[in-house]
Amino acid sequence: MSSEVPTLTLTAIYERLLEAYGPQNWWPAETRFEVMVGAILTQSTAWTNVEMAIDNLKKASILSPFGLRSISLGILAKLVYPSGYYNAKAKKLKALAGYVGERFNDDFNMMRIQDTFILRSELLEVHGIGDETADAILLYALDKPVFVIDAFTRRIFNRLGIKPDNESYVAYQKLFTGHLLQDKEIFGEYHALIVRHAKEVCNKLPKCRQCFLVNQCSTGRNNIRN
DNA sequence: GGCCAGGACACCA
DNA sequence: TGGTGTCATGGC
Repeated sequence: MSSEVPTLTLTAIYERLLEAYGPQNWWPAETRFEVMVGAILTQSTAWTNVEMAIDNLKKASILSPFGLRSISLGILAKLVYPSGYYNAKAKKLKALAGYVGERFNDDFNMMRIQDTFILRSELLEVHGIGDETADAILLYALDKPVFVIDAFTRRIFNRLGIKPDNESYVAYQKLFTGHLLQDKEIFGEYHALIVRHAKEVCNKLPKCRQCFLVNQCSTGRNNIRN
């Protein structure tokens, strides 16, 4: 925990967010693999763009590990074009599909029962999968109780004066997992609520100043010029 | 027309 | 090991 003792505990903040916005029911997807694909496509990209790309993959009937392995890199890039970084993301999707096939024979039940730590290590070896994407896959696609740390989380909790001494990804993650019930439902909902709160309040200057967490918000907005 | 969005990688000092 | 540039579209 931060050297400063936070006025609001992490659980209390979660309860306030849940009360304000209600359950977010993440991740919006029909299959585990769709969650994984979405986790890659949404890297530094608005979800509305990701939806268009996923819709293209569905219409082309290739939203499966086998489907992504079967299609050419060039065509795949065109299909994910709306999500931006389309050449890079096409390669990443190929890498993901290759890993799932080689390691688990496209069997997500097999994948799901693997040890979380080992699975995370393997995911990080896959091209295009970093800490955040690996944890999003573990949590939302594979039901593993891991907490996803993103830029919103760092920004919001820094303002609240809650941050680990070591501001690495893992340090932030330990901060949350160490102060919350080890429940995948809570972890999944909390991360979704943080994103919702960032979109609705933190990214809009007037609303930010009237935020229901404002009493604990030490610095105000730091990503929009006054 | 500029800024931002549910990051990760390659390269360099 | 840490900092910086690159990848890129769509909505506001």
